[in-house]
Amino acid sequence: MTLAYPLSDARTARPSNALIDAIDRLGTPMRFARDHQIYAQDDEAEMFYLVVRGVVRTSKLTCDGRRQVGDFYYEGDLVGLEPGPLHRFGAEALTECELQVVRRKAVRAYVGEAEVDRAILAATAHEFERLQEHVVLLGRRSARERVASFLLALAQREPNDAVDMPMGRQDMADYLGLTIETVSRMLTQLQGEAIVEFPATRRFQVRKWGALEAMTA
Amino acid sequence: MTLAYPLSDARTARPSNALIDAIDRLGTPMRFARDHQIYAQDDEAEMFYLVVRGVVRTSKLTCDGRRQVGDFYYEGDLVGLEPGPLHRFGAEALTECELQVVRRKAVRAYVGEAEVDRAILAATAHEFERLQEHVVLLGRRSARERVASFLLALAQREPNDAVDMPMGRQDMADYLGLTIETVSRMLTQLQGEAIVEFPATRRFQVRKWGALEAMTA
DNA sequence: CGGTTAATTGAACGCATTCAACACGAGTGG
DNA sequence: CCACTCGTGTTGAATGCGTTCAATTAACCG
Repeated sequence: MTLAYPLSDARTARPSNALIDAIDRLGTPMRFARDHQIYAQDDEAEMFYLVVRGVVRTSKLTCDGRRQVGDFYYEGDLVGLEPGPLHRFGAEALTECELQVVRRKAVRAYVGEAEVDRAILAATAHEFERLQEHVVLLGRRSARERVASFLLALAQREPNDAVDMPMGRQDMADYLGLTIETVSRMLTQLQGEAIVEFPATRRFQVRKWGALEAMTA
Repeated sequence: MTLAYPLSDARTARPSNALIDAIDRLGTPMRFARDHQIYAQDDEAEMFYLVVRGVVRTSKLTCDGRRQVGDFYYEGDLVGLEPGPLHRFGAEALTECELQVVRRKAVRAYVGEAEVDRAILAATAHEFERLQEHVVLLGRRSARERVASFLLALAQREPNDAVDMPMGRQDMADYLGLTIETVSRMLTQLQGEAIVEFPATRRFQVRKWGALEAMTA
C-alpha cells in the first residue's frame, strides 16, 4: 500500500517519512463510521493513526458537558501522537473514514527507539505550533476573526477551487470557542461582504483573500 | 552546582534527570532583569533554559498589538523546549531571575542524540498537556472559572501557606484571555464569597478549596 | 511626603449568548 | 409527485457577560 501524501501542505502534522513508512508497512487498515470513537479521552496512548481517507476530529468533554474541539485531521495527517502517556483529547471519525493503525511498540521494535523518538518529536512540533496558534485564537481574537481564520485555514489546503467543509456548524463552534448561532452569523456576514461565497452550507469559495488574511493577522 | 529541584511539583514541565544534569553541567548561569527578553518570538530555538531562580513568562504579540501569555515557569522548570525549530512564543523575565543556559547542540554532543530526543519528548509531554488544558480554559470557561482555576493552579504549587503571585494583573489577564478589569472584578468577587483572601494585591490564601475545585472541574 | 505605577471601582456600551421561531435539505413513504 | 419528518442551519429579539472608558484608590519608591 503506497500512500499518496500531499507534500505541498505545510499546515498539518508533518510526519517523517520513516514513521509514515513504518505505519504503512506494519499497520492494519481500519474503518470508522461517522461519529464513531477512535479512542476516548484519557485512554492510554499506545497506537499511531494515519488518516488514509476521511476526516478525524479530536475533542474534549468537560465534566459539565461543554465540549472543546482540539483539531481536525485530514488525509495524510497523523492522529494520536500526543507525547504524553494518555490522550487528553478523544478522537472521533468526523466523516466515515479509513485509518492505518499500528501499535507504538511495533513501530519502536521495527525502526528502533531512537528513530521513533526523533520522528515523533518532528511530528509533534507541528501539533505543538497548531496548539499555540489555537491558544492565541481563543484568547485574543473576536468571533469574526476566529471564523475568518478558520475558513482561511481550510481554504489554504486546496487554494484552487471551491472548498468543502466536512464539519458541521457545531463542530466549528466547538473548535472556535463560540456558539453555532454566532458562527452562522459571522458566515452570513462575511458572505454579505462578498469575502466568501457559499453555494451550499458546507461548501464555499474565497472571494477576497486579502480581506481574510487581514483579519487573521 | 547542584540544583535543589522540587520533586513534589507535578504541574510543570517534568524534565528527565539526564537532561537536567546535562544542562546543569554544561550550561552557564545567566541573569535577567525584570521584563528583559530571554528570547524573542520567532527566534531559532537553539538553547535550553533551566529556571534556577525567579519566574519566566512566555508570550506572543499579534501584529495589531494584542498579547497572549503562553505560560509561567518557576524554579526547576525548563523553558524553550518547543519541539519546532522556532520559538513561536517569546520569553521574558517576569521577575529578576537566574537561568542556566546551554546550547542544544552541546547537550546533544554530551549525552547523545537519542538520549536528548527522549528527554525532550518527555519534557514536551507536560508542555503539551498544559497547552491542551489552556485551550479548554480559553475556549469553554467563563471569566470567573478562568480566574478561579488560575488561582487554584498557583495555590497547588505550595498548598500550605499563603501564596504569592509574581505576576501582575495584566499578565494574568493576558494569560486568561481577559482584561485587567475583569480579572480584578473576579478576584474581588471570589474574595467577597470568602473563597480566597488577599492580604496584599499579590498574595492570597485559599479559604474554600472545594469551591475553587468545583469551578475548575 | 509627593510622584508614579498598579489595582480597583463605576457606569455605559457592545459583542456574543440565549431562547425561540423559522427555513432549508435530505430521506421516506403515501 | 407531494406530504411528512427529522436534522441542520439561519434569523430575530432580548438578555447578559465581559469590555471600554473614566475616575478613584491603593501600593510602591524615591
